[in-house]
Amino acid sequence: MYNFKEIESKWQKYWEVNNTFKVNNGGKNQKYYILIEFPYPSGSGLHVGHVRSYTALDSLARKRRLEGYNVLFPMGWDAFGLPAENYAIANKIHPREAVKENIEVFKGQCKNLGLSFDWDREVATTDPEYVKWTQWQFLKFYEHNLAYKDKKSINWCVSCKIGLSNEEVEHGNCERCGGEVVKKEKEQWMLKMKDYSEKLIEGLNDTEFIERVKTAQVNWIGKSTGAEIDFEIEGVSEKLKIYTTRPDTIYGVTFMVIAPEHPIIDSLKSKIKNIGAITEYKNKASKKSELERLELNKEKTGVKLEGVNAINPLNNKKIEIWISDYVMMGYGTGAIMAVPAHDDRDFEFANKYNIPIVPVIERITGEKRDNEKYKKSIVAVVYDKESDKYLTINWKDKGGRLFVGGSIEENEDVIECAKREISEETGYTDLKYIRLTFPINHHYYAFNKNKAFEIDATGVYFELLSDKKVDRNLDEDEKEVFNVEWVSKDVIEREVNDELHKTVYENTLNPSAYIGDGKMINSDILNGITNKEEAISKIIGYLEEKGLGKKQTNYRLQDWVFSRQRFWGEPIPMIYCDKCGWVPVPETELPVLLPDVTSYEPTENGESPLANIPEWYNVSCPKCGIDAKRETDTMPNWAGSSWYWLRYMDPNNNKEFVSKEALEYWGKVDWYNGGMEHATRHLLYARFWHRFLYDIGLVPTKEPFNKRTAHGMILGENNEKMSKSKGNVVNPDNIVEELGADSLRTYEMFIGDYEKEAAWNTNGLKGSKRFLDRIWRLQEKVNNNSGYSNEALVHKTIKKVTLDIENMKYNTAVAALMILCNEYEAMESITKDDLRILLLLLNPIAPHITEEINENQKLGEALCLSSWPSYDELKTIDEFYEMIVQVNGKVRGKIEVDTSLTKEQMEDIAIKHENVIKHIEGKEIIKIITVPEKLVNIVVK
RNA sequence: GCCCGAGUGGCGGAAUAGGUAGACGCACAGGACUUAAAAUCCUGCGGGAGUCGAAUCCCGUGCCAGUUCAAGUCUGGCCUCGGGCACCA
Repeated sequence: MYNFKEIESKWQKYWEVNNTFKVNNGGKNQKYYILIEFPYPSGSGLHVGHVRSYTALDSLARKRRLEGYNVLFPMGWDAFGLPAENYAIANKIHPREAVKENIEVFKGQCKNLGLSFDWDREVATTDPEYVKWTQWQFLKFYEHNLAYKDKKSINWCVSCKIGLSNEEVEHGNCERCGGEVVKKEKEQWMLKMKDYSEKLIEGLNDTEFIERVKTAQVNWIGKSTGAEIDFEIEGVSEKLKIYTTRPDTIYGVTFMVIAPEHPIIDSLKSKIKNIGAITEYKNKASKKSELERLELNKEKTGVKLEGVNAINPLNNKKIEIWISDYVMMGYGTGAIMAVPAHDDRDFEFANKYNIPIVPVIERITGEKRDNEKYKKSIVAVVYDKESDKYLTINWKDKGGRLFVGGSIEENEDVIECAKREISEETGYTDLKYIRLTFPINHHYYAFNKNKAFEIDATGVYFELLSDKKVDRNLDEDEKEVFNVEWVSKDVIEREVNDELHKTVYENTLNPSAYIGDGKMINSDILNGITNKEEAISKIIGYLEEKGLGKKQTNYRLQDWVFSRQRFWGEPIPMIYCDKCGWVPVPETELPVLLPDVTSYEPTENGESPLANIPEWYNVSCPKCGIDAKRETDTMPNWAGSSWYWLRYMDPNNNKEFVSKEALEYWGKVDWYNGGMEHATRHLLYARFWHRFLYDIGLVPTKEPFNKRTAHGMILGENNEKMSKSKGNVVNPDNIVEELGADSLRTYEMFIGDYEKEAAWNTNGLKGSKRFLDRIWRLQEKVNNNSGYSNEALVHKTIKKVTLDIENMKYNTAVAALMILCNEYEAMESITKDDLRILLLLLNPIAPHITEEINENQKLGEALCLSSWPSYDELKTIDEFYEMIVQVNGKVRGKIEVDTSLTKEQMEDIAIKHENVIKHIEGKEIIKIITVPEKLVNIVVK
C-alpha cells in the first residue's frame, strides 16, 4: 500500500541529519532520564523481545520530548562476558573483533527500528576508557575495605570452570550453562555486599519499583530477626552460640544441632567419644554437591556428639548435641537450638532419632468467655484396624458426634484417665496406647450445665486390640442420651464438627510440629502469655539482662564473589608482592588492559588464562619495586553494568568517571525498564554499587533508579521460549524487511499486556500492518475544513493514549487509535485536524509513517518538533448516551438519551419503556436506583 | 512448604472508587468487486431456546459459599497454572 522502505529510511536519515534526539546536559527544559537495559551484543543479533521493551520506552521517550522534557535516552553495549569469549574461541577470532562486529549489527538494527537513542552517548563496557573507570571504582571499594581476597567455599561451575556468585546459581545449577555446581575452596576477590543488606532493603523506600521487583529483592536479601543465645557446654569454657527467630520456645529445646563445618568440633575433639563417626559424617557432607544438599524431601541425617552436653541457660537442663547437614554454616552462627515441638525440621529429626519432644505452646481453640471454670481433660481416639473404623459417641441433638472425652481426676495419669473414660462410656478395655497429641487450650460453653469452661485437653490415640468389653458405668442421666458407634473416616470428617475433637483427630493422624500461636506452657517465666511478640521480647529482655544472649538480625544475602577465571573481562587491578602483599595498581597506570594473545582458553586447573601469560602478569611492585605478579582473575560481567547509567550522563569525560555537574543535572534515572530475570542479579548489584558510591560521596543520590518496570517475554508461536533448537525464533530483521519497522513496533505494542509474556502470532502482525495501511488511505478523505468532526471521541482518545503510555498499557492505546481510525473511515470525509491529531497520537509508536503523512498532507511542522496534545475533560463527554434500564439487576432495556437528563427524568423514561413495563407489571416497586449517565435499576417484588 | 502473579469466547486480550461482560485485533463463515487469485469493502461471530428475519428469554468471567438493588470486580474457603525463594533455624 505504501512504500515503507523508502519512507522509513527517509525519516531515519532526517532524524540523524537534524540531530533530533541529541540531548545536552542542561537547558531550560526539565530533565527526564529513560533507561533500558543495554544488551549483550551476541552473535545472533537483536531479538524480537528486545524490540518489545525498546519500542515501549522509545514511545515514552518520544512522548516526553513532545511534552517538552529534555530527554536522555541512551544506548550502549554490555560487551564483556563468557558468550563473547566462547564465540570467539569457537570462531578462532579475538573476542574484541567478535564484539566489534556484533555491535555494528545491533546498532544497525536499532537504527532500522527507528529507536530514538542519542548515539553520541553510546558506550561499551569493553572500551579501554570505560574499563579504566570500572577498575578505578573497584579500587575505591578496595580503598574502603569493601573488597577483599579470601579463601572461601564458593560455587564452582564444573563446565565453565569459573567461580559463581550466589546470584548466578539457579536451583543448584549454573545460571549460564546449566552445568553442575560444586563447592570449592578457592581464593576469590569478594565485595562486602552483605554489609549493605539493610541499606538495600531500606533504600527501596526511595524508589517506585513495581511491587514484584521489590518483593524479589526483599526475599533475596532475606532479613530475619531473632536472637543469638549462648549455650554453655558442660566442662568447657567455650560457649556454643546459636541463632533463632523463636527465642520464646527456648524451654522446649531438647537438643542442639551444629553444621558439619562448625569449628567447635575441633575444640571439643578430646571430649567427643565418637569422634571417628563425627569425622566420617563431616567428610561425607563436604563431598556432596550443591544439588545433593538441596535435594527435596531428603531424609535428615545426623550423628550425636557422644560425651558432650550443652546446658539450657534458662533451666540448666542438659541437652544433647548433634551434627547434621540440615544446618548450614553460612547462615546465622551455624548452630541451632532445636525445638521439635514447634519446628517441622526439628520435629522430623527428633522422631527419627527418638529425641524427647517438649511442647511449650498450646494451641487455643474455641472462644474465651468470662468466669470460666478450669479443668484438665482428655479426648480419646480409638481406631479399629480390622474394620478401619473409629470409636465415636453420637450425642444426637445434645451435641452431635464426638470422640470419648472426660475430665482428668486428681493425681490421675492422662493415659489412665483416657482408658477409664473409654471403658465407662463404651465398655472397651483391650487397648493399645499409640501416642499423645500436644495439649490444646480449649474454651467452650456447656448449655446443660449453663457454665463456661477452660480446659487443657490432651488427645490420646489407641488401637483396639479386641472386642473385650465390661459393663458401661454411666450416670443415670447419660444412659439414653448417646449411642456408641464405630464409623469410618469420611463420616468423621463430615460429622465431627467440634473444634477440639476435630483438632485432636487431625493431630493423632498426622502428628506434626505446632508452628502457630498459642498459650505458653512449661516455660517458667513465660507461662500463660498468649502473644508471641510479647513472649519473644520478654525472653530477649531476660537473656540480655543476664548476659546470656542478645537480639540479632540476620540476612540471607552473601558477599559478592567478584573473581572470574576467564579471559574476557576487566582485569582486577591488583598486584601481589611477596613483601607488601596486595598492592593496588596506581591510578595513573589504569586501565590495565588484556594482552593481545591468540590462545585464551580456560585452564584445567581452574586458573584464569591470564595465569599462562607471564609477560603480562610479571610486573614490579608499585610500592617497593621488587618482582611482583598481577592478579590474573578478571571481573564478572556484572561489573560493567553496575554503573553504565552514570557514564551515559557524561560519556566522553577523560578526567572523571562522570562529572559532578552531569550527576547533579541528571540525578536518578527516572524510568528504568528491564527483565524480571535481573531483579535479583543486575538490579541488586547496581543498587549496591551505586549506594557505595553515594556513601563515599561520589554520587548525589542514594538510589540510582526511581521507577523500575519489567516487560514480559515474547514467546514463540508455539507458546514456548524462543530458541534455535526449537526452531521458533523470529528475526526482527525479516519483519522490518517484509512489513516495515512501524508495523513491527505497532504489533509488539498491541500484542498484549506489556508486563506479561506473549506468544508471537504472524497473523496478528499482519493485522497491525493492515491498520497502518488504513491510516495511509485516510489521506484520500481529507477535506479542506478545520476543527474536529467528533470532538468527544478525539478528546477521549487523547486522554486514553496519554494515560495508557504512562501506565504501560500500550495495547489499549493502540486499540483506542484503531477505534478513532474506524470512526474516520465511517465518515464521508475528515478534516486536516482530524488526521493530524491521530498522527500525533500514533507518532510515538509508529514514528515513520506518521511523519510522512503529516508532511504529504501539509498538516503542520514535523511531528517530532510538535507538542503533545492536551485534552479537555469536559469535552470528553458525549451529548447522548445509551441509558441502561434494569429490573432487579437484569438489563431489560437500552435507551438513547440526552446526557443532560436529571435523575427524575431518567427514571421517568425508564419506567415507560415497553419491555420494562412487561417486567414490572403487577409487581410492587420497592425502590429505584439511578446512576447518573449510566443506568436505572428498578427493584420490584 | 513460604512469598508474589494469574485464571474471561476458537485465539491474543478489553472492562476493577461494584453499574451494559467480551472493546480492539486475529481466526473463521457468508457476501460484494475480479475471468481468477491477492488486496480491499460489507455482514455475522460466547452457549442455548425462539423465529422467514426479529423481538424476547435462559445460562455464562476456574470451583463453592457470602455481602449487595447490582459481583469478572468485594469477603471467606478451595482448585489449577506461571514465577521467585527454599533444610535460612
